[in-house]
Amino acid sequence: MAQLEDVAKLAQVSPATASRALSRPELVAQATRERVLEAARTLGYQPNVLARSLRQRESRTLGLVITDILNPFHALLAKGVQDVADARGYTVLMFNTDEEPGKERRAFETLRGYLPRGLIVVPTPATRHNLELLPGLPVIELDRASGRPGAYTVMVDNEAGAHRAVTHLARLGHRRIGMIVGQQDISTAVERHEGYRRALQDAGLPYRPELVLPGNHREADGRVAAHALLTLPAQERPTALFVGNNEMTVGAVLAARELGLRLPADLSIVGFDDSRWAQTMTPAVSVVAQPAYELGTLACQTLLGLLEGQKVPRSVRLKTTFIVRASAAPPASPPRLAGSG
Amino acid sequence: MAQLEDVAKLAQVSPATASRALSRPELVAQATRERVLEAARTLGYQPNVLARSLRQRESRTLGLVITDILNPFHALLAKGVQDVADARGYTVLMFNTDEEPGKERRAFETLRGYLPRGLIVVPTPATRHNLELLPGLPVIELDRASGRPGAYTVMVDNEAGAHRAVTHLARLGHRRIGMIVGQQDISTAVERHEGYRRALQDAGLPYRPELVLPGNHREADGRVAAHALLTLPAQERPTALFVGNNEMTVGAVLAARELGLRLPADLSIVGFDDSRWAQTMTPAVSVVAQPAYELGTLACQTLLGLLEGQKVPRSVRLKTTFIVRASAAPPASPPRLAGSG
DNA sequence: AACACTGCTGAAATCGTTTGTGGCACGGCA
DNA sequence: TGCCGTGCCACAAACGATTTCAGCAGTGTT
Repeated sequence: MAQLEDVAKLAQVSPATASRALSRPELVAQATRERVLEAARTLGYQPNVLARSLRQRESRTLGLVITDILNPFHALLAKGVQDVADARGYTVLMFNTDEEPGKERRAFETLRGYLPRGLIVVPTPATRHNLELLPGLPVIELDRASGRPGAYTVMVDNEAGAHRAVTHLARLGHRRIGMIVGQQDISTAVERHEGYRRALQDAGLPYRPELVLPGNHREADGRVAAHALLTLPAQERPTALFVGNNEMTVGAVLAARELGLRLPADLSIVGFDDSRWAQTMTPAVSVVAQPAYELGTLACQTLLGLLEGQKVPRSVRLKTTFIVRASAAPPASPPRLAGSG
Repeated sequence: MAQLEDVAKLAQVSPATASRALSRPELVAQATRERVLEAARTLGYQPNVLARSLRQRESRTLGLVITDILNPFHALLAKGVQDVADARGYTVLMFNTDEEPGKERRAFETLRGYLPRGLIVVPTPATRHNLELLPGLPVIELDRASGRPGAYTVMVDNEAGAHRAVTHLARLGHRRIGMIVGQQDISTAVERHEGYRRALQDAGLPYRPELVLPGNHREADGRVAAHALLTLPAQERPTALFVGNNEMTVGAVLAARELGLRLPADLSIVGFDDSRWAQTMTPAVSVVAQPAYELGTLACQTLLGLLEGQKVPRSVRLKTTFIVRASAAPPASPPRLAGSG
């Protein structure tokens, strides 16, 4: 492993000059510079990031902390972040927390040792507290908001997306629309919940708490919640379901299948967040699609802008897209006929 | 940010002693040790990884280079690696190359600067050459083999898996079984190809090159290959397809749908590598499932074992599991009746 | 001719750890 | 008393880069 001193020796200059030739070329005479560059090339010199960062007291490193790398949505976020960082010469240290506060804490601690210049994090309820481990570090919150005052956030317009989806169901004639909603300590879940509530209101439908069941974002949770909703007495059973995230949507669809309900004849389902299986399933499920990759790139651009002292917006909301596929249709027995005949 | 010197001062010892108290406690007197630990705790001391690694000339860092983080299979590999590394106190630097030699090269270069103790890589054809950038570094090849002599590899038994799948199709009565195979410069693709070939032979079926079409691992490739195979004249058209990886399997299924072919009545399909959509699709597609997560954990365990000087096997093959679902059935018009009546 | 200025380079300090070396104090032994 | 061994600790030198500061040569100005 060639080091700077070797390069310097070969180019017959001091290490100081060699360093300057490589990092601030305008400070050295052209002839010298060329000798150094040539020497570096022939030796295959690669700077020792550790020494450099130690001396400069900061590294060209960004932290990325996400909660579930297996979720394609998060994988896309990560790729967006990485692609931008890569293009700008930054290395990203990525950690996966599985939504566990302890893992997040450890991630922050080890991250600290690498002197990152900034952090992009998908917040959990514990993040606000754990961030005290990294005082003064520029942070961008991605996809969700931790609630820290003045935080930079890059998110999606969850409320509008949910509103659009539920309005779609209402317009199809559904009057009992259930929702499977994420844990209410996560901002996306409360915003989607709010969008649902407001859409019902705008459609002149009552908000019925018994039709709103919580789940913990995983397929299994979606399944049990859907099962519970779909086994209500016929009068109370929802004819349509709006599901708060992609994993739980799979669960809901599977629950419907298990109960022998056909989509969309017996039940309409709309999910939040698109995915491969939502497209290939029969029927393909209608969803509120999120620009996940753009979310990631934008978060990284925002962070880098911040680092360069640019003026960046504190809070960005990207638009969702509602994709109509085949999982929603008018209810089998419109309440108007059945109820108030 | 408290540093070692602060801790030392508070505990009224030299930095040297403070360091030893933290990393090799048996070398300092108990009373001193306790003072240091206490001081470190109250100051929230977190060692500077950069300085430590620089001094020790190696870091508790592992490199992980995969080719497609968006592919759930690779995401699982990554999670397996990360979980083990995490549990053993290692940090993993993960890079995504999109199968591009240039990106892999850059990944290796920046990795080098971090003085990693080892590397886990999903090899591409360029890997063998690029690895010259990291001479002397312990390397584990994951999922595929680069062909470097004496390399450590952790893979799946691709040939047996493919053999099993194709045998399944043959036993159902298929006589014209097509294959969509990955690029032949990747070891998994050639092994699966070989399994296919051998299964045909064992079933007494001829190997017909015109029924084997290559694809570049992506959905689009699977789609065009399947389209080409399925639009052959009726006599030559395969009645079953074995597809070499998960992405291309989606493509094949979509192509079949576009052509109005119903699965499994008009066409049987079996894929390699399980996935969410393979389970939820109708019909659910039969696949050769790979223990992706275990592959990742095992690779990491192997690497760590190697670093600790343990005796570890050069090459490990995990078994695949064949999962029978609903995408394969006997052919509509058995060749025996149609052909040699 | 004296001086200032510019452009370039080298010596040495520095970043925060770890670790080799040496010294002090104490106890045991001759 | 003198000597050695042991246990514990501090001093100082690394690790490999960057950066401050100062010096030197050459040019232009007065």
